[in-house]
Amino acid sequence: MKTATRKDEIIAAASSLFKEKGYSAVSMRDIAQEMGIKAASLYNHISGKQEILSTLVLFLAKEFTRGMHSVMISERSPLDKIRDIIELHIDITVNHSEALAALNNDWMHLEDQDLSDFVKMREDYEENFRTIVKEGIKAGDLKPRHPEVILFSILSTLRTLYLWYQKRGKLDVNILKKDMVAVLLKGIV
Amino acid sequence: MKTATRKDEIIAAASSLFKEKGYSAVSMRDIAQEMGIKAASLYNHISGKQEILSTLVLFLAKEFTRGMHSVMISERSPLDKIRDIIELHIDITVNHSEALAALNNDWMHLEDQDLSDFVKMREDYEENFRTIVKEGIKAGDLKPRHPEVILFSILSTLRTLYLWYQKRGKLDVNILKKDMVAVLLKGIV
DNA sequence: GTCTATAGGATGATAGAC
DNA sequence: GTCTATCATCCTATAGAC
Repeated sequence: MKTATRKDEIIAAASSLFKEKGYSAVSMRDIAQEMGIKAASLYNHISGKQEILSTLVLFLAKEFTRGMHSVMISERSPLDKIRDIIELHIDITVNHSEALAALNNDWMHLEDQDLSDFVKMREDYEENFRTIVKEGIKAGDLKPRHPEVILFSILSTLRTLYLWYQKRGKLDVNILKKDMVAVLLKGIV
Repeated sequence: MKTATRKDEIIAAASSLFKEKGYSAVSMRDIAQEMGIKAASLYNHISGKQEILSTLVLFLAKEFTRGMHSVMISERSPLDKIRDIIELHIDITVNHSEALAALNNDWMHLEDQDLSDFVKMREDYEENFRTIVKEGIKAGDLKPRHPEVILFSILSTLRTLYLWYQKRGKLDVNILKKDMVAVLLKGIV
């Protein structure tokens, strides 16, 4: 069990505030106050506000990239790959629900290399997902609908799951996975 | 044909910038620059930054409230009501795609009465939708899945449609409606 | 209706004492 | 590792000239 460093605590406090108000509306003083210290003290552990954001966002982006890579190299059917991606999102949401707001809403405030690294990872992720959807349609696993509509409707649901997960109070993860997979794949009618 | 007032132009310019960077990261100077004037000149037409946000967000919230009211008082089946709601979101997205970012991401920066008015409208909207879903399940129109999962998966897709609508370059609205309804209701498998 | 000038306060970050 | 003090800059908003 690794002990949380002071830097980890700062990032946790910041994540929570970013989720509430967004990166730009949260000041270093806000983050410090949340931890019971003064803003100047934060700079002993991090180089600045930007480092908090990039640590947070790039960590999660790499988690998704890593997960997608595992799915892509597996020998499973397109349909099973989609099931795996849904479960990947649910797992990350359950483990990092506070930090996902910044990933979704504040990535554009990254700078320079961090910004381009993030955009690349995000584009690659979507492209991999798109490929799986197209393979699924070609194989006859999926209905022959516009791939973009399928991709978007699944991904937008998964990306905003963090907003809803906490509000509904910690459903059992396995039940959530089962219901979510069913609704997204088989519809509601 | 009503001519756009200077206030309308300010709100349009601000919407576009809010979509790009979020309310808090956009300054009055940014909005003025977008219009080719100085920040101080904005105050001849609006009382402040807050008024821009509240005009924008409350206008859209009322559009959704009005649309939901029409659906609720109709005599249509629960399933047809859900179809109507999907079309309502698509219509508003097509007509106000720039402004929807603020509705989704910046409403928490509203103040006092505007904030509580907004939260009330949003809660009522979700509650009406939830009622329709439950009626649909009871009537046997919808599969007997957890209503919250159904509600969330449809609503999260519809709420983020604005992010995707412009990127994919103006699909024909009627095709979009048909495909979206099919994917959300009947699934992809 | 737009401008310049500026008030009054918040912000990110640094220096140096303890 | 945290503090106080402070700097330079940016912010929203106002006053008053044109």
